Amino acid sequence: MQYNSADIKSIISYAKKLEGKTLRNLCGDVLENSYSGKGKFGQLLEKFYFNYEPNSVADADFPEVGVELKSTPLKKIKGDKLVAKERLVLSIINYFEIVSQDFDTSSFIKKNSHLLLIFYLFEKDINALDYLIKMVGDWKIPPQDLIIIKQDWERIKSQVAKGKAHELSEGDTFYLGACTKGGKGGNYRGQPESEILAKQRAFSLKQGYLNHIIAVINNSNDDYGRLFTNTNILKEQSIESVVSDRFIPYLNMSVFQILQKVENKLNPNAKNFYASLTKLILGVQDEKEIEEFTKANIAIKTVRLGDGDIPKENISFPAFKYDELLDEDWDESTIKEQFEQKFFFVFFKYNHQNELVLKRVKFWNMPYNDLESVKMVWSKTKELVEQGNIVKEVKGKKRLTYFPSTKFNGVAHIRPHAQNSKDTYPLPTADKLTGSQEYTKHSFWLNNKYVRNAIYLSPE
DNA sequence: GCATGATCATGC
DNA sequence: GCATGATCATGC
Repeated sequence: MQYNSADIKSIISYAKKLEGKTLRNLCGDVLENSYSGKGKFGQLLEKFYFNYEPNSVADADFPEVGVELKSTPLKKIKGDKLVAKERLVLSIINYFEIVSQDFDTSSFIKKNSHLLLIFYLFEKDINALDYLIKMVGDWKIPPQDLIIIKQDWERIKSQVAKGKAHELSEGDTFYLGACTKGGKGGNYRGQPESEILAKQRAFSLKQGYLNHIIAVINNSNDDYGRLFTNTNILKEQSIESVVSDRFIPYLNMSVFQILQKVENKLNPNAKNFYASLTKLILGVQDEKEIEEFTKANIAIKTVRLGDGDIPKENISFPAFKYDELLDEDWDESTIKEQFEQKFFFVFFKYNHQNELVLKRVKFWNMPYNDLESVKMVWSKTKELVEQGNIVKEVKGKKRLTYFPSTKFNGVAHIRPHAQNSKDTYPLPTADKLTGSQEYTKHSFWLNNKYVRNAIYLSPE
């Protein structure tokens, strides 16, 4: 044994030797064929570097010191910056056990409160033995985050206790998510208060939270502005209600009046005007990110309401790539991720002077049944792309498509989202009618009437 | 007036 | 140069 498994310092210094190396560098050509798939790197690491058999017991991986070993991929984004490639998946949620547990003594806390994190750079089509290990971090959940994670855990527990384990969603919570886990078509389990089978889920740290951990490890976390200098308030109140309370003094004020009140000269024509205004009201400096929002992967959406409280526009999402659509399963899809996340909506409405007036703010995430409707839009679109069955009719400059429109179901639809009609992505199957190998970029949109009925008008 | 296709503006 | 959030334009 090259480290003392009863001594935390020994474990960490042994782990630190991984930095800048690959497993092949350190362990040589091992019997790598014994493992495969997504968890391969982690299994190789445990067996050949730390010399213990990969397991799925309830105890932490180093039980004597209560440390859990986790490896997780990084990816490069613009400017060669390294960020988390995905959420960090922790232990499976046992629906039967969680309902009778207390957070402080829960199996979640026992296993996951102290993590030894191994970050490696993921590269497609490369053997897991050759991933470059970039960072090793020792992470204990800090008290101010633990308060929020506890609220998240309680929320997951109460859903299960209500017999709604099958309706759990990652968007329900802030830092700690309940993510699906287990293969194509999903892995289903029973739950204590309902006959309905629920997808197997695991606790996970949101991608945004993991990026925060990375920033702390690298001492580069000064781009954040915090909502709470003192998180004790969260012992009595949810984040949602604290944030909503901060908007109360500004409700029914016009944008102009709000700017006067916060004594700021933001340019109302700037693209990020509403995002900046939101930060000002929340007391976060304009150039900083809202720490709690970033860590929780919360997307801010501002909506302008017209007559009848109907949003002036549908809400767009990023354009999707046609080939990616075919590659992905629903549970791992970009589209599901985008619709499942938590949103913070800021609603403005035009008054008689044609000024925008702040009417309401709301945290929201899509209910399970509606996410199923988005899935139907997704499968229909995927089917059409697969068949090359996109263009219905060419009418002068306009082309009508078979893509699901606003009438397909009440939730979401597909529309163009491009610079112009010549701004395209390649098609995996050439279009039957036009023979074209590429097509104008399209994206998913949330129907404006759905936004009114399901979000703006719905009670807290 | 609404649904749907097309495009703009900004920032990285 | 492109991704993204936002908005315009047209025809039924």
